[in-house]
Amino acid sequence: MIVAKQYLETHGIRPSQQRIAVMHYLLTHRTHPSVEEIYDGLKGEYSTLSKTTVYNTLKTLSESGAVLTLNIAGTNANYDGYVAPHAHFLCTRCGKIYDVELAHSDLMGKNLPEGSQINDVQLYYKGICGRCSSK
Amino acid sequence: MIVAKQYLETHGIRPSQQRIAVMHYLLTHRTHPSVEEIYDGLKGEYSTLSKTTVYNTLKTLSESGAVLTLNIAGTNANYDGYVAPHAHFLCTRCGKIYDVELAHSDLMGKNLPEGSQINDVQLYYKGICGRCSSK
DNA sequence: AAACAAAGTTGTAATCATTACAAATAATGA
DNA sequence: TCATTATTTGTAATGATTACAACTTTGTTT
Repeated sequence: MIVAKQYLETHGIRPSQQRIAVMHYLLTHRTHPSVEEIYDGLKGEYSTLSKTTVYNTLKTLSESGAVLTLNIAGTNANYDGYVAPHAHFLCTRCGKIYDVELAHSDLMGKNLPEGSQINDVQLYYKGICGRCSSK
Repeated sequence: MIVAKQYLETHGIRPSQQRIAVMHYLLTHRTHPSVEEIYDGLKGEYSTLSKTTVYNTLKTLSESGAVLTLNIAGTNANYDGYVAPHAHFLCTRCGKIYDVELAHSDLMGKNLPEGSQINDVQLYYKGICGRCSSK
């Protein structure tokens, strides 16, 4: 929790109870959870927590670069507290999202539109994971 | 239209009027339109067209690999009739989606999960395009 | 510490994209 | 033609996300 708090401060986000809780959840659950999963995971401990707060918090965190918003699933967003450059693999059978490490510069130096400024890069793979295909 | 029809047949999709119309729309509008835009663009010519049909058709086309489904925008899906490997750039100010050409093999040979099988790769860039940032 | 202002949280009610479904229509094959 | 199957259509649900206004907490000024 102390780590989460410092993490927020580093990113210039005021560390409220709820924000610390959400950030801590993401730092300790490397499963790319949805809003629903984060909310369900925290509501036991923080009985007054509102789902709207989880939405608000994740928006704040994402805009400050403290977390990543993944739109890999199509139906809903997933969140990642690990923000170093890496790709993601979605198993379309079990729904799990795996991290995929990248060689440095893998996402750089493309033919981007003239004069554009890049704020975010996402590389998504979709398919069937080993566990699922061996069943 | 004849091209769209052949295109569908190549992909093993029965070429109904509606499917030809949607495919043709995508082949002649390289703007990565949403369902809404495709529907609005076609309903004049095909007065009985239903939005559900556009959804159904795009699902069919996407599953056969005849079109690409882009989840870059987060709020809604966008569709691309150009299916050769390439990346996309979303300007978060004007909402336009640009094609970004890739060097061959840019998306290959990563540290994917053991034994996994990849069906789809999407590389998304987000930022401000040149036109918008020069205003 | 009291009073005030600003920021954050909460619950409820909208909104919007997408899917479910069942009836109607069109295409296909015997 | 008749029967079977695929496709289309409109409407009604679903589900994720946002809008909003009341409430609470935090921070600041005196």
